[in-house]
Amino acid sequence: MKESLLTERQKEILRYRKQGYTQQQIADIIDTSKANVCTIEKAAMENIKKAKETLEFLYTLDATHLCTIKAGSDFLEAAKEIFNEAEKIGIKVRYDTISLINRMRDSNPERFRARYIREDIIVYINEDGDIYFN
Amino acid sequence: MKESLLTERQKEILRYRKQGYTQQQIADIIDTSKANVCTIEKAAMENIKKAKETLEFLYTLDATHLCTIKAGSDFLEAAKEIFNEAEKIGIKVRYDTISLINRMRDSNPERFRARYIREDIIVYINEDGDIYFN
DNA sequence: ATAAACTTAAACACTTCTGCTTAACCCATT
DNA sequence: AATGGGTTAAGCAGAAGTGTTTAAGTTTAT
Repeated sequence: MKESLLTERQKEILRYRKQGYTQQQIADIIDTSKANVCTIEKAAMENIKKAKETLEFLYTLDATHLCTIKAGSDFLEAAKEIFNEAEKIGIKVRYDTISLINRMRDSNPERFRARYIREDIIVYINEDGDIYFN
Repeated sequence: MKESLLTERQKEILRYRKQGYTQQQIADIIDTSKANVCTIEKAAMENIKKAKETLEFLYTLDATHLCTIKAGSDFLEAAKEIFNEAEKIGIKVRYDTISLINRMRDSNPERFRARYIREDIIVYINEDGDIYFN
């Protein structure tokens, strides 16, 4: 059993990239094609995404569904809704409006367009008032 | 490409477990053997561990090696060493002694025995003074 | 418009993971 | 000593991931 999702090859390439090498330069160093470097880098990033989503799932295991933000809402509305729903079930949200919106955006930047939400977002809350998005 | 490391089967079992069911009860519900439930649960936990280690690697990509804590040290010594080494390279550690020790223990509980460290721990620091362990 | 950097797709051999069964085992409680 | 909860190991078929190549396609900057 490997200890990380990333293979040695993938880590190697991420390290070189971090150092600023281009895919072509890396291809020369490790003696393969740049297409291959690209593929491996892409696989690495997919693995990183998977890892994040796996841990997200763990959070939602602890948490309960709070509400679902409908596509098309703007995020101030969304934040308001979250605070309301949390109040209904008697839990105090651990974030102020600004941090909440930041967390929302960080959790899945592609789902935002300016201040609008493009896809439904499922919102979870745990006993401590931590909020998670899916 | 799956979006999470965990399969549906694995998530299903983690959910039931969270609700307090025994492996036997789950086996009955999903119509399989308890040995199988055990195996799947174990696989799920290994996947979660992998996910954590994958993200740990990302942190260490940003960070530089600070020092290695030798097996056998106690953790007050370890904390002192970390502060010293960080000072040498002119970075202020973002944690006080207590939080640092907590983070150290949380990062890999099996490596601790009372206040002693059982295996070498590689310590990384980034520009912001965040500390990571391996 | 040219070149450099990067992405994509199809195909391939190989390796690893997944869920499952069976059968045995450990460790508390009773 | 029996019961209930949990773990382990070997083995298997099917699914999914890995690194490669080749060849064609974008993007981006000069």
